[in-house]
Amino acid sequence: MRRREGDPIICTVDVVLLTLRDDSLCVLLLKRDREPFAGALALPGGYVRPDEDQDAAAAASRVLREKTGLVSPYLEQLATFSGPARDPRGWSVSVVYFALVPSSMLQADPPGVELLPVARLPRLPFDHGEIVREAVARLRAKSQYSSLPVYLCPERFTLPQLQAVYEAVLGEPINKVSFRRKMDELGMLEPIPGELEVGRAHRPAQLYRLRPEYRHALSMVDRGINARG
Amino acid sequence: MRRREGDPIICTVDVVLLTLRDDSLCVLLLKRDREPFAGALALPGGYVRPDEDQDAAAAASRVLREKTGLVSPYLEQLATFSGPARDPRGWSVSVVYFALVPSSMLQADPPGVELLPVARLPRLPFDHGEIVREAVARLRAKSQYSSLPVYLCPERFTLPQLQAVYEAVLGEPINKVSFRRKMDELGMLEPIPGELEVGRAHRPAQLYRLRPEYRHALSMVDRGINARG
DNA sequence: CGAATAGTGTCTGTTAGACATTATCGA
DNA sequence: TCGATAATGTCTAACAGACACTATTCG
Repeated sequence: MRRREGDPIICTVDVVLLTLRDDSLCVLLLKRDREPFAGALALPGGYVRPDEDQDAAAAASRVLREKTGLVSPYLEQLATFSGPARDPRGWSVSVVYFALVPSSMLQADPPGVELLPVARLPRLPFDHGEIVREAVARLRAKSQYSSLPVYLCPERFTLPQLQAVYEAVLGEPINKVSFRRKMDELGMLEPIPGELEVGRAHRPAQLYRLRPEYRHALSMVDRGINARG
Repeated sequence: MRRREGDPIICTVDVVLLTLRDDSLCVLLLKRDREPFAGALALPGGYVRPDEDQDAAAAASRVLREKTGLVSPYLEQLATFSGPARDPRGWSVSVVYFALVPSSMLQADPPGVELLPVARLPRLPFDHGEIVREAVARLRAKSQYSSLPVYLCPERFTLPQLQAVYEAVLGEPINKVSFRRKMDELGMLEPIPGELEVGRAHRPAQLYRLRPEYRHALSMVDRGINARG
């Protein structure tokens, strides 16, 4: 299985799908059904198909759909990983995307799908461990100053729920008053008229949703969601 | 020259080298000496060579060195561009890196090398126009909160020089006092003992250099170099 | 009514930016 | 001495975060 001169470069895509499960950030892994690393848990990935895919993003979207049935509302290019050693089949290039989905999209996991907390991952095949670390770092960095974590929420959510999501992602508490001020500044949320979260033994919370124009665009602030001195 | 089924994916790297010339941000372009687009100005780029390159970053570094003789002190992966139409030779994947160098490194341009201001670029072949726009956007975004622009400075520089570089990159004036406070907070600069910029008809400015530990690492602040309300 | 959490008003310490002042060179 | 710019001190307005207070539901 070693590379010989003249072998073509292996061209693949991989997807790091992140979601929140029980307040902890989890990554979607699949049990590999073929070599190399058959039986091991790894990121969903596959070959780019030039006859089928319009670009690498389309390939990533297709691979995710074929292997998990999921269509992610958010898919961003993370980075490209390459080299002779990361895949035992030979010199490879993998364009990696990261996806964010609300946990409600993962109620019925397809067979072979696992959600593992990123805080305590087993050793992963290929360079998938490093890839997941980079994806989590990117999510944390962007969450400091953007609305990215909204994609981890269901369509309708309350501000306390959204704040809990930010806190789970960033791993630190956020000041309630500042958080609400920032969300207000970002201007991407709208209250759903008359809709309140009911059934809890306290004052009901207003339900919000993303304004349509922010459905597929991020909103940024200058100084961070949780600015510190 | 059209793609046929079964053709391998074309795997290349391109480099966006940015520098400051006369206070304006410029990109390095080369006159292409072969088809496609022979004679046109384009980003330095070339095929990944699996037998030679340890990864795509090494390929980018090699391509830049072979085509311009330059070794950039800063080389960061920008993004990967792919699809059937961006290269007339067929379905291609290009891993793009961006480099920052001080203008002093570009005194004697090799033949065929051009430095053009990014503000008024001609139409570029492939998708190189879009690639340059993304590189400039990345530089501007990172300059808001990091020490990235110091790579555009020579080894020894004064704080007013560095501020002028930030202002040229960001395209807006910066408050002098705030700028110096931020540079102090970043803690990445050290005054060169006893070295002052001489020969100007005013009080001489202290010369600074990057602390060794920041030679190849960025320094970040929470709230931005030029935080605004 | 009490427990619990949502949502808001207010105060305070910190920070960024404006402005003024001093310092140090060449001409 | 003057012009020019470096470098720094000080004041103020804006902002983040702490705290307290009110609002509204269920049991």
